[in-house]
Amino acid sequence: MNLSEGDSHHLRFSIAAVERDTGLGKDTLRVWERRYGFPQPLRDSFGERTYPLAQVEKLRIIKRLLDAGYRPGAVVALSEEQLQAINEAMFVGTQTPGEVSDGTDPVLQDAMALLRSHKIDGLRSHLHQAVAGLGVNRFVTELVAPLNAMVGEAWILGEIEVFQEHLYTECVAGVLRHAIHQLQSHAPHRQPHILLTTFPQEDHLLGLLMAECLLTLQGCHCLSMGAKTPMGDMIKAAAVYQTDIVALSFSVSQNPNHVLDGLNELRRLLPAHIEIWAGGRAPVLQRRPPDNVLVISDVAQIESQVVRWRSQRP
Amino acid sequence: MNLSEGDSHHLRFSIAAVERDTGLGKDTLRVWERRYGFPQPLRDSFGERTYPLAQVEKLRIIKRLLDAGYRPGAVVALSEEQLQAINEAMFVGTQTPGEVSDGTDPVLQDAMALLRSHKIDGLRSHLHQAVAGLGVNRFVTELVAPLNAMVGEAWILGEIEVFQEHLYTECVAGVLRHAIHQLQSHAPHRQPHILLTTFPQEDHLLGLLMAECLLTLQGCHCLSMGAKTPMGDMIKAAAVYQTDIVALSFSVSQNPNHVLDGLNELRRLLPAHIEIWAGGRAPVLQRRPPDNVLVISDVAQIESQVVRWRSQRP
DNA sequence: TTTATGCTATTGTCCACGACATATTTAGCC
DNA sequence: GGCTAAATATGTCGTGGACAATAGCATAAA
Repeated sequence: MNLSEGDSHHLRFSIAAVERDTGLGKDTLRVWERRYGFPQPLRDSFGERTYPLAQVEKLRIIKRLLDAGYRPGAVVALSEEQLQAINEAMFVGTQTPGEVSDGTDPVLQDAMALLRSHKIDGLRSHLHQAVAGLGVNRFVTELVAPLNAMVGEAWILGEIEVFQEHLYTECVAGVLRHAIHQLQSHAPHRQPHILLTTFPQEDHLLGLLMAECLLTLQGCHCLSMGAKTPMGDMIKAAAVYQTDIVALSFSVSQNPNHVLDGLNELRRLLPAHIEIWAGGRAPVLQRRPPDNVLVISDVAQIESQVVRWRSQRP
Repeated sequence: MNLSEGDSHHLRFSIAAVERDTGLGKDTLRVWERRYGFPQPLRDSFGERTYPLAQVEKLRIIKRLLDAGYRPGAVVALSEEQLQAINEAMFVGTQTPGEVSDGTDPVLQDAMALLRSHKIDGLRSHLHQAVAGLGVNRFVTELVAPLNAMVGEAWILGEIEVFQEHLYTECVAGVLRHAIHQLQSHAPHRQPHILLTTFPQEDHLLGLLMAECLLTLQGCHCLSMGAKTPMGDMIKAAAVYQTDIVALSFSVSQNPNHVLDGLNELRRLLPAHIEIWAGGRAPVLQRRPPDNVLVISDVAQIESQVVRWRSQRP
């Protein structure tokens, strides 16, 4: 049934596979088909939907536009050319957000070049060298953060393979963990106590590791639970470890409603004196920030927020 | 316990929240209600299901039993007491596996005690100390491997919470990664080149890290892609990085057929000169070992297999 | 006793379509 | 223009039915 996971053989995907690959729910996929006429999957011999690769890729582009604020009715029924045109217009639009880096930083360029040319060992030592040279703070904010964005973009544009993205993630994660370990053995542990994790749907750990790095640098006592913690266990852990802050990370592709529902639920179940910090690139955090949750839109804010927290608790 | 009217008023969960917290799909929850009469959620004013906390917790216990091999028809309709009885019966059954360690090693006992008493920092330094004292090889084979088994068993029995298992995993992973990093900077990289990863369904990384540790100790050139690599990308990566061996890890709860199908598929698509090593606790690997795939039933075999490989390739 | 084979019950996931709460846009008005 | 109210758009939930994949079991063969 769900044999076609992405093999280059048949290039057909079941609705569950498409949900996994695009982040669009099964219900949503079916209702779009009903309302907008797209996607229009073929049917296998059992009458079940099978999505050709082309439609899945188109759905990916659409998902990206939705994340950027477009509405389904405006983009789902468009042709591939029209989508591509919007995509490029948007790319131009987001190219100059006036952020720190425009991608011309040679250290960034070198890292990307190493990744593209499959020199993972070179990338690893390059990054280790950068930690030593820049210091942890600048390494995370000025190198890893923009590099993540560049890799993500290159992946969207199909310039790098999935396996390169995997290797990149492992490589950066290793360097970050090493930095955290170094910091832990040196810096004294002080307040606040911070619990770091992600919701059960969220796989990506890099954002969490970046946060842990910067928080540990500030002398915070960090406890990382890894990804995919059930909410009930976050609450139990927060109680047992007398946590002051629960920090969560959300990647771009997260379902907006799940993010908001989850955060509201967590806020309801967690004692009021425990703060919730939500970071990551999920657009919904900016667009509709939930009440009583601190949204960290940029890793650089972490430092000032720690200062703020400490000034509020004597 | 605290299931008074006032409490239960606040502790109601939507079907989406239950899916998130238990990992049971919406369709599954509805069909269980239809077939087995449990769960039996209340309805809110819009006619939508609202699950009381008690039912969510019971669902969690059931999920644990399912992961341990029980089938829904046998446990979903049972009462809380009956579930508890099964839990304890299961304990008696698995008490005498006659394995390497009977759990009396004081280092193991100390580690478990630290985990149980929520002393994660203590556990971390305990483990770091153990690496230094035992050496990497004995640390992995004699401490981490049996400790994993003990934690897994304690989790099945409900003696430790999910969040403790998460924290344990993070903690051990950190120590292992640190050890790998140390080894990488000292030992020279030689053949074989090994690619480490898991299939897309597999989340657990600990087995992979243990393998990477021991392989790096043998001077192998390891490249870890993290978990959940699509098969097509394994093949591309193996080609690009001129891999000699692809090493995969499988945890207990993996679907046996998916494991076998995946391994056969991979064997077909990979050039014959690249070996496939499959390790982990998935029982199917022992019961029906696939052709032309090397099954590593115990981490201790890794060393001799590396020796064997090197003796075959001059 | 063990190993293969076919039968049966179980179980998760899919399908269709309708309903509706909520978010967003548009229209109307000061 | 700024603000409220109606209209529209959109995701999720509900019901019930269907069925392929899986596991359990019994029977036959080695």
